Amino acid sequence: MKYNELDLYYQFINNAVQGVDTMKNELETSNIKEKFHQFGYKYTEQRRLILNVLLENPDLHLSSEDIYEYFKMKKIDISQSTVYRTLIVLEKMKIVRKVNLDDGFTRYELFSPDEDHAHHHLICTECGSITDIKNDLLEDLERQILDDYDFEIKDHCLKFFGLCKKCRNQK
Amino acid sequence: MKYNELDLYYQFINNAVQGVDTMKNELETSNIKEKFHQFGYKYTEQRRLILNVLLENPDLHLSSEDIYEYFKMKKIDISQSTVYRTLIVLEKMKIVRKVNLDDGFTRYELFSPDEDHAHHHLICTECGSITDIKNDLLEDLERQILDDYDFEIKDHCLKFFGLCKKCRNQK
DNA sequence: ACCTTATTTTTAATCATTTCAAATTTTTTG
DNA sequence: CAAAAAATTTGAAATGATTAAAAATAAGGT
Repeated sequence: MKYNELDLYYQFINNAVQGVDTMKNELETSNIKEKFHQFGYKYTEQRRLILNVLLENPDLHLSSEDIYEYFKMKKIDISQSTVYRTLIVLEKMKIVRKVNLDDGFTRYELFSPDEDHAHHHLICTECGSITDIKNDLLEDLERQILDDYDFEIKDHCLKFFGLCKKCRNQK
Repeated sequence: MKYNELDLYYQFINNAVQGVDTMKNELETSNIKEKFHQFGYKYTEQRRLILNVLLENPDLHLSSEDIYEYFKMKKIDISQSTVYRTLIVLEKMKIVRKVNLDDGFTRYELFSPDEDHAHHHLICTECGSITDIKNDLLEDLERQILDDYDFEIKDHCLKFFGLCKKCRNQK
């Protein structure tokens, strides 16, 4: 297993140290259990652990592999396929959303209920840092596309590649 | 080998029938050969054939697999690895550009020298059709990101998912 | 507690892509 | 033009992320 050049993994380790023991975020444990049941899923210990890592690291864009490696480091036994399948379950429950950061991994981020569309990402090609952009700013463009192409937009995906503040200053 | 649900392959077959015998586009044969040499590459028959398929189908977003299957159908012997490696060569020569249409394949499109940034794509989630959007319309947003985040944008990737004209009318 | 059903685990399979060694072709050079 | 050097192609095997399958285990309802 190789980590990508983005060093996301180490960023992750440093941030997620207490990732499995607390439960913050607007979702509370009882609600979560109920939410699983609403979708016809069981709220298992593995799913709780995986969801917690995600909730504890809202700024990271973790891959299945990242999460699996984290548990391995923590000596918590969860199989790879469970992580994969749980992420799919969480996606169906609209708790997480897939993000493609063009690094060969399927990554996930928490789904913010206040955004109807996916938010954008700034990807630094130098250090690999990822920054979320919350404001949409695409309404005009989307209206124009409906007018010009008769295309009804349901969702979008916008990534910017370039140099982040830090890397610009180091030049 | 399975084709994706987008049916790009059949679209491709229907469009590319004379894909290997003619040479149009602004690049002429002699120029192309020279361009390969400028980059230190040899202009082989296989590379000529592959490039021609791309030039003949400027509106398709072909994968390595698509091109390989096309040759197979045409009884032209070119190995899969040659197609893969040639596409990488063509990318380095800035003749094609990678496009990720989120269907699990690495696809390529002709690089238009008149566009400094990648153009956008409309992806119909119903029929899988892909439409290129040539106008950029992102300048304002990019200026704002430079101001707000101190992020220097080099390139971008914008995809819209939704319903195309045809599929909208069929509802 | 028991029974049904979903979930986890482990292992093996898949699928796109890459790599490798050997064979072939292209370009260079004598 | 022929031979050597270098790049390319080939076909097969390897890789790496992801998925599937069967057996073992755990949840939730009665």
